Amino acid sequence: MKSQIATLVSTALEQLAQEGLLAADDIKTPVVERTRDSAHGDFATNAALVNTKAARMKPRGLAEKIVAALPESPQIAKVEIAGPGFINFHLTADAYHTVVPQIIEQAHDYGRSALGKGRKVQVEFVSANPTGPLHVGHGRGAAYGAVVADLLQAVGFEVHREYYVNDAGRQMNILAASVWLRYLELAGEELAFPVNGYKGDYVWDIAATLHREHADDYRFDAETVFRGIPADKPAGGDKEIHIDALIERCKHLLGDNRYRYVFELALNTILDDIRDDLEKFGVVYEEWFSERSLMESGAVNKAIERLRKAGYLYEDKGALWFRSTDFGDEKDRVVVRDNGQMTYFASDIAYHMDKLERGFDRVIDVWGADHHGYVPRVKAALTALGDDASKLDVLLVQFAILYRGGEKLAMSTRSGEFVTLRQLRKEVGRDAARFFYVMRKCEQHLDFDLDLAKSQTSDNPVYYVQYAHARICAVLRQASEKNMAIEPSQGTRNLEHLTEPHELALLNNLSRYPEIVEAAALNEEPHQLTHYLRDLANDFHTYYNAHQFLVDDDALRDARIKLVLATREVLRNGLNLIGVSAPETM
RNA sequence: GCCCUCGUAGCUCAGCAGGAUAGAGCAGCCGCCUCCUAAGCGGCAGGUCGGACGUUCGAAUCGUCUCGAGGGCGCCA
Repeated sequence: MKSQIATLVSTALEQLAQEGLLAADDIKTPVVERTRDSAHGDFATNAALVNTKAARMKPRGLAEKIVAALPESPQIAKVEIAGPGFINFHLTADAYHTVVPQIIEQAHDYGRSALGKGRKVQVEFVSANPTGPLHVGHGRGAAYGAVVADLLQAVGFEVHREYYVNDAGRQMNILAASVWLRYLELAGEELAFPVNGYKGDYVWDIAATLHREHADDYRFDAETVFRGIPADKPAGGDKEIHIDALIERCKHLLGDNRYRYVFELALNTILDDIRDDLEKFGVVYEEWFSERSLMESGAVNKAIERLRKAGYLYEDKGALWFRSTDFGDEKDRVVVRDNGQMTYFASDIAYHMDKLERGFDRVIDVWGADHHGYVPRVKAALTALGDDASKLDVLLVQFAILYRGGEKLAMSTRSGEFVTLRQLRKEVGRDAARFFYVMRKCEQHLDFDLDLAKSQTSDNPVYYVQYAHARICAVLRQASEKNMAIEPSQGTRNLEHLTEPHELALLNNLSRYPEIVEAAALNEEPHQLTHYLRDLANDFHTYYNAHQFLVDDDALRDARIKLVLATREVLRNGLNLIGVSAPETM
């Protein structure tokens, strides 16, 4: 409807240009938008305001000319000029009604479109290090990324969801060493666990598995393990040096095969846990992409070679640097450390190069906001490689702060005292968690009120929207109990009976849905959808309270049932897009 | 110090490719169940859109400055 009106307006402008009233090359594209106030009709355009200069006329005068030049349309009942020169369009009742059969016919496809023309988009999100369970911060990235991906898919992009598994870095070695040390403790050794080691309970669990399956096969006495190792922080040493030495000792004592085994056991256990966690959260991926595979395939070396050939690498203090300042970064960055190890950044360059080589038209990374300083260097690397960095879009997600009883929940990753995503799901449920996580735009800090998320009242937006859906289902059940036909008539038949203001408001809102999905997808803003759903649910609840649906008048009842069926469809589609269930009873 | 994000009603937030009297939900006050789920609905009250200057027919929206909150500035990931 919106685009139809836009076409009418631009036709009128073109005609005025032909008549010489407007300077053709000066015409500005007007905005056609929904009016905020129904007194202003259904749609409005600022065509006259925007083109006063091109016409050298006052806005209202130009508006009159535009209105006179508008082609006829059966959908439009009235056109008015208002305010400083807005042109307001009032739709016919019939134009309102057509949305109902459209929704019923398109069913779960209503709101979907082919806007993306099948272009390939990759969405990479969560990608948390597999060194422990996901916490509530990851949860927001998971919910947000999943909805953005689903939205893009809904508007016709071919979406590839991907989790980048950091299975190659130093952190993984620290994890493996941590598991082994816990194993030694389980086997009866007494030792001082390193400050920098992973201390969560899950480390004990993995160690227990190792101990159960291999008894003392991996055991060495504590003295052998710690002999000659530089002191840890509590003993006045450096915790980094201490843990690195322990890793080397661990590799040395266990040998390649056994070390590899511990490493893999830890990695796989945690990865399985993460995968299971996300799946239960309704988040699934097309691909889990291994960082190690980039190392093993030589992709990282290839990327470094390309940068070297392009002349953007230099050596300094024994390390290899990338001259990212050539591309606007604040300082140059190390890609190979003086100890010969690749930095995380090196594999990230290779990874992003690989993404573009795979032929995605667009690549979206969802990162925690604390990584924002990282964006310029990755873009710099892509530009240096001769790739189009504008294909990469990094969406930064702020932290979620949990509140319980009005109090902020203290969380520190250091001590291992963080609320996991699993705990959150268990406490508030998947639906509430998914909804709350995407209620705010991503760059906004999120205050997550656990009590509200659990409350079964209208204060809770999740229940509010779901309840609207359940209520409709209840109405339909009532209808069949009363032996009323819930198989509605075809097309727009009987819909002329929908004349109440509440009905028109609901119809109008239903017709907005495709525009909302489109805007939410293109702007990567799921919150637009949650706001819309709340609004739609409100229209429905208001209507429900004001009018009886299952009336004796057959034609009116038929019309209302159709309207309510259409509403249910849109509620269901919208909830589905944000990964929230649409219950039939509550 | 430099960079990024955010300052809108008591609280949590929409609105921001400039547009018609700034919106919602909580919380507060007042009403509504002989009627399809009151997990609901209606009404009232509540704002110098952090501040200043500028751009223009018009600024919460754009620009500069300023104040305040958070985050980032490793041969960590």
